[in-house]
Amino acid sequence: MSDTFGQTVFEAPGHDHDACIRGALARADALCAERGLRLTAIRRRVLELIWDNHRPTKAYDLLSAISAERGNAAPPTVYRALDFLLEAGLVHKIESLNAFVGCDAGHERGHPKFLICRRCEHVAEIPGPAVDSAIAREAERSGFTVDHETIEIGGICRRCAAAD
Amino acid sequence: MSDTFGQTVFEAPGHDHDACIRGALARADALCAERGLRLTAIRRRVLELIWDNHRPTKAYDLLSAISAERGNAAPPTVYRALDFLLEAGLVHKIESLNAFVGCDAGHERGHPKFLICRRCEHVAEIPGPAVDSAIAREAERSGFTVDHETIEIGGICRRCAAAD
DNA sequence: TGTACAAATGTTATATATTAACGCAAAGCA
DNA sequence: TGCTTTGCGTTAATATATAACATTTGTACA
Ligand SMILES: [Zn+2]
Ligand SMILES: [Zn+2]
Ligand SMILES: [Zn+2]
Ligand SMILES: [Zn+2]
Repeated sequence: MSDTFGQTVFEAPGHDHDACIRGALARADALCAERGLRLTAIRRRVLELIWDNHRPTKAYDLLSAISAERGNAAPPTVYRALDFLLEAGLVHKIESLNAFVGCDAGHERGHPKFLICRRCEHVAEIPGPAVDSAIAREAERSGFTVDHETIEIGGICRRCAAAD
Repeated sequence: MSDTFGQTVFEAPGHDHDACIRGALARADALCAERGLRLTAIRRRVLELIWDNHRPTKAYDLLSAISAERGNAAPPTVYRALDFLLEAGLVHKIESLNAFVGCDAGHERGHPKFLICRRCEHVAEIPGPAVDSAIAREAERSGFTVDHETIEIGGICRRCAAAD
């Protein structure tokens, strides 16, 4: 489970990614149990594939993987699983990449906001209400009622900058 | 030309849209002349079609229009014009809609940020540095260097809210 | 003015992304 | 058990975007 404050928005150097995936799936199991949602085999496997790394995953890469495993899989197979996972808040779509990332933030009140490193392609969510608040203030000036935010910040993460 | 402050981020009631388009094209002509860029007939026409209203325009709608006018036009015709216009900063892509809008903001220092009404589909740019600053602060906490922002806020504009 | 090079466009084909529609099967419920 | 909902398999279509190569147009310069 990632920290939500400080310097470890991106994974820390000693990141135990196996545990990271297990945690994400456990949280998904718990959340679905709690809400009476059915995390079926396909849906769970798609979620696991998305958590395979911290990079955005493309629908057709998921399709290839699922197809290789099960023999039969078509676009609807993966898009339906994605719809479910998006609806449940277990994954997010990165619009600027047409790709999907796992969500570990549990941002009930806020909207997801991403930092995306264009070198290593890792993605992290921006925590906290500061950005949402700034946007809310600007929207209010125009009498605009916000109900969805797509915020995807591209750049270079600390580790990639250090690796020059 | 839209105001960049106050309540007229979206077009005001008396908005003279013919003048609005003429202004946008005149600014494009001037900018291209100044930078030695070639605003060819196709590019200029695509820009004009995009400015036809304040809604995001889809590439294939542009293609239909161009194709109807000239007889010959294929996807590269319009995508190449869009590449040029994007590069020149004359239009922006709305990633969450796969569509394009004209830019009138001239935000040299900042990044484009959009309010998108899901009822009337009109789009306005959020002016000023407040949102960028909030994002810069959050990025800095993670040691992240920002070089691009995709900020697309969906909701209901004042006029649509008033028209209930 | 003619030629040489680069930029822009035409053209065909393909890659990538997403959804529609329909029928069957499994799961949940009375 | 029978009924109903939900999920899934399958086929096809639609939507979005790019690759590759030929041809034309514009521009610079001998
Ligand atoms: Zn991890
Ligand atoms: Zn990085
Ligand atoms: Zn206008
Ligand atoms: Zn509106």
